[in-house]
Amino acid sequence: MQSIREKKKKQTTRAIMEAAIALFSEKGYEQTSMEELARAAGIGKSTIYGYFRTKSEIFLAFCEDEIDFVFAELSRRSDPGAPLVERIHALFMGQFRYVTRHHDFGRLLAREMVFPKELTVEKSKDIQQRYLSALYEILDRAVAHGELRNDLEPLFVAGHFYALYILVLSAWYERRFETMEEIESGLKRLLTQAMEGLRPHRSASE
Amino acid sequence: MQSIREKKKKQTTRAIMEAAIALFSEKGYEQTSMEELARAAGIGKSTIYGYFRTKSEIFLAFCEDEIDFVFAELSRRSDPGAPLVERIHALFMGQFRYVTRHHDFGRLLAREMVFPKELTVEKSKDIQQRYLSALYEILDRAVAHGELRNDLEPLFVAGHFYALYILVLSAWYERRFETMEEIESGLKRLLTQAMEGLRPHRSASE
DNA sequence: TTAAAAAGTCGAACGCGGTCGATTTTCACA
DNA sequence: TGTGAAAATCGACCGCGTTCGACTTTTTAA
Repeated sequence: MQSIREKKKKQTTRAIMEAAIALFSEKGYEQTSMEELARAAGIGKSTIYGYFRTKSEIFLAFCEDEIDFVFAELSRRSDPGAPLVERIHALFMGQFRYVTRHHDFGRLLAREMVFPKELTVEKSKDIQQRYLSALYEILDRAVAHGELRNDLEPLFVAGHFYALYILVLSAWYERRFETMEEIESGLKRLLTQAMEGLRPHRSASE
Repeated sequence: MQSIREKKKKQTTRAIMEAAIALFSEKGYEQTSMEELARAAGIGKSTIYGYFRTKSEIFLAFCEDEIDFVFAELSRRSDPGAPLVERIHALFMGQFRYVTRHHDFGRLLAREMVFPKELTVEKSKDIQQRYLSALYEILDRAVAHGELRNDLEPLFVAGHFYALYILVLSAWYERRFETMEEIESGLKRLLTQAMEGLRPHRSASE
């Protein structure tokens, strides 16, 4: 049986996370102060620091839950028979729609995931692993169906696609894309480019 | 002739930038407080806010100078006759070596450039334009030499390569790469992948 | 020349994330 | 069951970026 300490610890962690979910969702991450968060969780401000090292660590824990949910939803709706580019397109667009629902939320998450601080490297890799796993599953099937080269390192292929997603996300935050249609067609174009290669084809000429 | 106000304005802007260059270079961005910066520039702390809206705006102005210098250096040493992948590799590795010289400096810059805040979108696009221009020059020549498809939008090709650079930079901050050799070979592998395409070649079979 | 408007300046203060140190609660063990 | 060690808690506090409001300097226009 677990000790009093362990029970309380779990209880308080839950209280903090629930307060975070409520407040971050309602008024946003940056608009929520640690003071408020603590009050909502029914503890003192500095007590939080016994559970999380920084505010952004709480944010990432919050994101982990949300993102799990989105991935589950996406994988439920994903069509394993669809062509590779379409499956990846659907995966990334699902994520995109989700993280950009609240403008600042997506930026913060993307920042921590792509260029994490020392303290958040671990969590960031954890979350990134969700992306990689989702991609691996798709890529495996694509290799089996002869849609994808089998002489490449899976990590580099997954990374390649992931990089294009990040590019589109970045372009959105830089307002290079305005509408969802632009996003969709831009992403599709990049994915197709990656598949076909940038080198001229020597189909007819050679 | 310019008014007293305009002269003073220029003078103070210069003073702030010089203080920023000195202090950021010496002790780093985060270790330099606005208080110090103001003292070094010989003005009051809140006066700075008449010249820059935020601390990170000063940082980006500082970066702009530095990055210009690095690009100039790189373009001076660049060999216009080298193969496309090698030229791009050299360009990105030069940037990489520079921005990761100070660990946190690179992360901050990359964060602001890839996922800028509202206030820094403009500056971020300005700096990104340097990358695009440098790439365009290389890509133009590659198209002329038949190394690169000419049926693609240049922005998307440049973006594609840029995305792979960001990926490598990100992987470095996530400690997926440890040594400079890993970085170099990783980047090269990704660039080659992009050139060749991820789809199986139907050279012999079809 | 002058006086009202506009722009620039800066000390004081605010709100925030995070730390410290004294106090209380829990644990391990006799 | 008692006791010293370890862990948890929280109010007070720190340093920071940024804002405010009163004051000074410069411009504009009659």
